[in-house]
Amino acid sequence: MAKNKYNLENLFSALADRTRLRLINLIGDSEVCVCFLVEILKTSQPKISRHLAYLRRARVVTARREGKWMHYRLTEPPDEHAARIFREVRTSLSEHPEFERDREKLERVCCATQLPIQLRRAPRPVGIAA
Amino acid sequence: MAKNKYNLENLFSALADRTRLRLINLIGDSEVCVCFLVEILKTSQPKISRHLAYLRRARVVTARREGKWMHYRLTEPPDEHAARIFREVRTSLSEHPEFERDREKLERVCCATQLPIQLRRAPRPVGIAA
DNA sequence: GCGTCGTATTCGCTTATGCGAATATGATTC
DNA sequence: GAATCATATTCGCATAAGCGAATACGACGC
Repeated sequence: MAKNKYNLENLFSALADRTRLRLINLIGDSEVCVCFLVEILKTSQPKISRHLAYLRRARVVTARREGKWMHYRLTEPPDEHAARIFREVRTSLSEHPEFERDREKLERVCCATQLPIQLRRAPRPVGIAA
Repeated sequence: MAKNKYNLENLFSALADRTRLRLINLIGDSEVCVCFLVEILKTSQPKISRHLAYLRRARVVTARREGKWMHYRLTEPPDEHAARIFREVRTSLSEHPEFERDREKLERVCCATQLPIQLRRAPRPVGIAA
C-alpha cells in the first residue's frame, strides 16, 4: 500500500491477507463492532485493529464511533473498477466454506440470548438496509 | 505468496503490483513473447522475467517454449472463485486508460511492417482463438 | 566444439509487511 | 479527577518483496 493515489494495486494489497479477507467477510452487509471481530476471529485486539486500519486506508471499510465502541461497515472503493472487483470478491467469500463458517459463528454468538462475558455490554451487529 | 496451497490471498498478492497488472493486460487474449513485453514496458529483462515467474506461481499465466523464445498466455486460476475475480480484473484493466495505452503500443509495435531492431527476429504475438 | 541470443535465476541490498508486547487515546463511570 | 473499558498506535524485530547487477541456462548458428 503506502501510496495515496487510489489505484488497483492498493486494493489488491489490502485483499492479499487472510485476516483481512476474514474481516471483510464477517462485516458483510452489517455494521459490526470491533469486539465481535476480535471474539470471532480469536485474534489479539491490536492485530484486528491494525488490519482494520489497513482496510480503511484501502477505502473498503468505514468506521463509526458510538461511545466507546467502533462500528465498521464495508464501503465501495472510489474507483469504479475497484468497486466491481470488490463486489465480486465479496460474492466469492460468501460462497467459500471456510469463510461461511466464520459468518455462522458470528451469527451464533451475536444472536444468542446470552452474550459471552467479554461482550456482555457490547452493541450487537446490525444489518444494513441495502 | 510463498505458500503452495492455492487460495485467494495468493491471487491478490500476484495482482498487487503495477508491473504484473501491466503484463496481464498486455498478454490479454494473445500469446506474447517475452521480448515484446520487455520492449513495450521499457523495463529490464530480468525484472520482467521475475514478475512473469511470480504470475506463473499464482497460476494466472502459462509459458510455452519455441526455440529460444518463451511465449506467455493467460490462464484461468484453478479455483472457481479466483477465476471469476480474475476475469473481472481483466475486464477492469481493459477499460482503464492507462492500461489501454500499453495495449495500443503493443499493437503499434508488433503490427508495424518493420519491427524495432531488437525484435527483428522475434515471433510476433498471436491471438488465441477463444 | 564455441559464441551468441533469449530468457531465467542468484546475489546483495533496501524497503515494506506482519507480528506481539507495550503504550496511548478517547469515552464512560464513579 | 481517577479508574476503567474499547480501541488505536508505536516499537522492535523477523520475514518477505522488489530491485539492479551479475551470472546461469538452453537453444541455435557456425
